[in-house]
Amino acid sequence: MRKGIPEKTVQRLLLYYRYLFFLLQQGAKNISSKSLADLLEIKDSQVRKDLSYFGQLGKRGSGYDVLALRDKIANILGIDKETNVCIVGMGNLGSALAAYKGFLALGFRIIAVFDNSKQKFGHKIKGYQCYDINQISKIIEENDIKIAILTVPAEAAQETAIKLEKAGIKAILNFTPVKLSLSKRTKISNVDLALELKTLSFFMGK
Amino acid sequence: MRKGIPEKTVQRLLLYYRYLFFLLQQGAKNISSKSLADLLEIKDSQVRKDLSYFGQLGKRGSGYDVLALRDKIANILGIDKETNVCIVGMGNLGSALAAYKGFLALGFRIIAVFDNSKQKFGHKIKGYQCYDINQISKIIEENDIKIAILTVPAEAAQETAIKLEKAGIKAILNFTPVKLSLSKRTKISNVDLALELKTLSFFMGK
DNA sequence: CTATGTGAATGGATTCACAGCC
DNA sequence: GGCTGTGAATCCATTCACATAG
Repeated sequence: MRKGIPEKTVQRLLLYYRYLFFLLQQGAKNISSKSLADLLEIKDSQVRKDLSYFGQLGKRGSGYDVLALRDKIANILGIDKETNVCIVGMGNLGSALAAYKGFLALGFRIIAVFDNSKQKFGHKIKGYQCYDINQISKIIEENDIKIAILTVPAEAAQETAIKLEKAGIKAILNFTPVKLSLSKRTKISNVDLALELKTLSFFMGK
Repeated sequence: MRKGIPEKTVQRLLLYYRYLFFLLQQGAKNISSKSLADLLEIKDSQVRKDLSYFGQLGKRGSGYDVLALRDKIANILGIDKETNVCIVGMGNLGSALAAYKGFLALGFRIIAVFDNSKQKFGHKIKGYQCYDINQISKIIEENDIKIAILTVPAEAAQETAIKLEKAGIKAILNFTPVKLSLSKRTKISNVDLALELKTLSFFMGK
């Protein structure tokens, strides 16, 4: 059931989830692929194709059951269970992400935040106890953390990533503009803020 | 020369730029598509194809001139001239982005930051004077701002986006999880932090 | 008659492979 | 010989179109 799902499909699944969540609050019972597609400005066939990876979830003639589909997607994406994460690098961006509420709604729980500065560890940042990065092995093991959000300065990115991998982290959301070199085992996603802005400005007005 | 450049190509161009910048500091004079590709863990043919959109930039037998190529890319991407931007929504994320240094290196200049809270405007945030969002038309006109970074709470996203468009903003980097509905004229890029984290966790260990 | 599910067709981006130039 | 530039081939995602089910 979960072999070879395209990344784009997974991303759209989450967008569907958000709309279904909203539609359910509005009291909607059923929705067609066409209505859902229109809300997202995509094609209805795209919605059906995406959902078809996970079985026959709709009813011909009437569409999809809003509640059942929302719960099915929540289950596919693992929104229905908690996933522990940590944030590494408590600068401006790391602190902002620690306070970001959007993660919580998807089942993520920030368990620990790390920095390398004596000024910061020991203290609370945005309500989280800040730990010494060198304590990471112990803390991620105690708390079953597999995912790290990396927001250290660029110069420290590669060395910190190695520490994370050694400590047992399996996936890194990398906010630094550095291409991390790690073993294939560790999954990396890059969020390159400056790149996004530059791409936008390149295509502006085109 | 700039018709139909794929978005992916533009993004890689920036990655090439960063490496070329670094290589130049190292004193490198020439580089082959293969060496550049290896640094980024992509195929050499990809590098050549990307660059070929912009003319014949290399020399057969010896590769690309590092300085010339870096400057060519800087020119293509507009890194060689300043682009004014504003940030709208001075919560945690907006404030962090105001302090983010990565934008500056690509020629972006944060000119103004906006909020809707009386507590904030009039005061300085991360060194920037914070203005009332309702002043935006005046300020973006005075300062030739075409690009806005949108970091307001989700509930305020759509209404704020409309204000931005009315004020003359041509491109929005949208950090809210809301699908903005604006005219086709306004270019929108979405950075969906929770979506990135969810996608990463879905594919973790696969 | 309505709307899904899905093979087939299309479209876009990546990779191959090689002719052409240094 | 080494490396670019680029059509052709391949791969992957999107869209079409229709047989099928409610």
